Amino acid sequence: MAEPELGGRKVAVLRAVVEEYVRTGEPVGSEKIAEGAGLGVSSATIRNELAALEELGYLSHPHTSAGRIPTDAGYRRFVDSLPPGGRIRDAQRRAIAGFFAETMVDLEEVLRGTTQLLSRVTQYAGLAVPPATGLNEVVLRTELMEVGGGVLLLVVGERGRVDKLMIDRPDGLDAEGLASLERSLADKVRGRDLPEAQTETLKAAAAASSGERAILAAAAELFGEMQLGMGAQHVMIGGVANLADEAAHWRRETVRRLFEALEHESEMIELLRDVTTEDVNVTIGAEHPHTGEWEASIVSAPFNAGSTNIGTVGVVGPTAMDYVNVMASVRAVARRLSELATELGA
Amino acid sequence: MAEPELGGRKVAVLRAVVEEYVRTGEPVGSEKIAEGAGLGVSSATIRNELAALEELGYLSHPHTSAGRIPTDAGYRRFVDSLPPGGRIRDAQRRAIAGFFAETMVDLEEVLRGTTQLLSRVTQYAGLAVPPATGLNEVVLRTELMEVGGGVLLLVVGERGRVDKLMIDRPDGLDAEGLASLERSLADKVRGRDLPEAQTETLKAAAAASSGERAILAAAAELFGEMQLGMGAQHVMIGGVANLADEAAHWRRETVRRLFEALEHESEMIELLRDVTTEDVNVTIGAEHPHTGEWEASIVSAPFNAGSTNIGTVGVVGPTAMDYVNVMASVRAVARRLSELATELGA
DNA sequence: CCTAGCACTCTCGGGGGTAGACTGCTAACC
DNA sequence: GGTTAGCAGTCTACCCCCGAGAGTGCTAGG
Repeated sequence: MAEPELGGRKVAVLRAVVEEYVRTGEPVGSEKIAEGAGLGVSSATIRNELAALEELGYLSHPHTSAGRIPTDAGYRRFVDSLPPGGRIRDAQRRAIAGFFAETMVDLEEVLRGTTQLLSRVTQYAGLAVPPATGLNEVVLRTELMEVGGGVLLLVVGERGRVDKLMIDRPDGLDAEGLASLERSLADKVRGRDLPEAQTETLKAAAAASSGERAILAAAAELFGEMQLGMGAQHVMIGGVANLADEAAHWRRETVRRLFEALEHESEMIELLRDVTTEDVNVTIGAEHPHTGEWEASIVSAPFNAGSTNIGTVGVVGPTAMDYVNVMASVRAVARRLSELATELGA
Repeated sequence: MAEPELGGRKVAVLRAVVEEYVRTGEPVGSEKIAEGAGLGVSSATIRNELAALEELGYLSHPHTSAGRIPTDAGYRRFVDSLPPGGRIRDAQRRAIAGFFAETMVDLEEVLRGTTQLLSRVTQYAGLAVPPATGLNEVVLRTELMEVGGGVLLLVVGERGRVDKLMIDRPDGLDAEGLASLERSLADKVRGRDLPEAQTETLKAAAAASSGERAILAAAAELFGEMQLGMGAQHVMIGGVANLADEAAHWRRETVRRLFEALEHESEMIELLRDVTTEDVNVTIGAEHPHTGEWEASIVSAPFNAGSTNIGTVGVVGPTAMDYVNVMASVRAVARRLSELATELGA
């Protein structure tokens, strides 16, 4: 269903409610808005507007004699009404600029720092996901070596990414055989992208002797995992302590669920992968089952190397979040990351 | 100062208070102990004992008409009075056995699972630290390759551990030079343990041209970090959500500090490294500045490969922790890990 | 050394009453 | 018609009070 057209003043009132509520954490009354948000009307008029906004589902009432609180739909409306590409505050701008002024080479490390940066700048928790797909990663080198009781497979990607996998030592494969297998594997996959590497390896596995087959199958699996960005890759999280503060306002069970999810990476990945736009993406409370369960919102933005999306950064916080600040910060960070990644990847 | 000798009954009373308080979370009165903990004495006698224990600093009083609560010193005394090598409960024993029955090859993965296992079994958060020192790790292979805009240094240890480091590309070093540097580095360090590798590399750096020197210096640093177990290694944490539940009883600022520390790995490493005994080690609240600040306790135990210590596992929880269960679980897990690591490392 | 008994202390929880915060409505006004 | 002032109505949050209950410490007697 299409969004109902709102009078300009309704939008202004909604905005005032959201901003005030986020700032103070307390229900907002008509009086406060009338005096605060320079619309030249009396509190009685505001009351009419508030009643209408509540009717539309954008606001709610904890009880008769309390002020209004935005609903999830209200936050959504608020966010959508924001001017595109809003301004970032000076303090955050400087913090972000400062962070990216340091020289860094390893993208993994940069992202780890980014989560801390975002949490510091927004007061919520920062998130980062490395490449959603490794489709464009090219295999630079593969190594196969005996280690301890097994065989260690090492794959180095063109961008400095290293993935490893331990494989049980198959019977009937001596050092000689291992070395020759290493050479033939390297010949097959070097310089290829991950899907190619995977199919090549599978093909080779089908034709190989049983001892070699186990190893090649495992290798193919690793290439597959690398594509999915799983395995060694994970969601990085920084500044959880900020959420612990926030936790006082949440219901108990809610907090537990949120922290469990933060630990269980696949759920987070799912949420952060849902990025459709090229710009900042906001998921508010009940808009997604997960965030609904946590009474939380997620603001995220993809970043690119050249023109291909290689990852996502974001922030989790309460639905009563300072969206303006968070969106601007996430956008700024994603932009800087894109510059950096493009430079690194070039 | 030496611990004062306690009558056997005092110990029994202290134990009863601790157990009851941990179980219920509420101050314990003399009546409850008199009837509960089959000492054949009246509550009046217990009251005398309680007063004495309080005098000694093992118990405290929230207010006049409340029961007693153990102090940190009380928990310590309780723990020290425990019979060595206590019994583990059946449920936990089975859970642990089940976990180690799965076949696993990569120690890193095992440890990650271990943190989850410990948190599940104890209801607190599980910790694991890979090798505290890599003194006995032997360098199996080194690789030096161009990646993106820099140079990637890769070191593979004999036990399957892989460390990497990105280095800025020094001027005046072409692909040729890099390849020869790689060969000479490999010759110098292969088969050596980490301290040797570090000194050899430093020696080579001193004698090398300026371009090579930067890389060799970085390599030496990496060997150093590997010894300290820092760099790529980190503390693994599982089951933080369990602490979030506990958090309701804690002061606000306390929770924040704890979560911050969990994120900042160096603090945790410091705590887990302090393991002096070969058996389970317990740090209770104010016994250490960190745990004091969090009003938390840590139970940890080292595990070995052969006869050398290669890491630590543990649990963080409130000082009012079920020490008996936690200690038994941590001990059991450490023992299993030692078996596994010995097998893998052999 | 132990125990029964008792006076004393302090918290916790419920009841009741009030101040205050908002609302919603109505009637007048522009 | 939209806007406003005014006002009655409603509901919460808070304070105070009080009594029940829990648990102690002490004393006197076994």
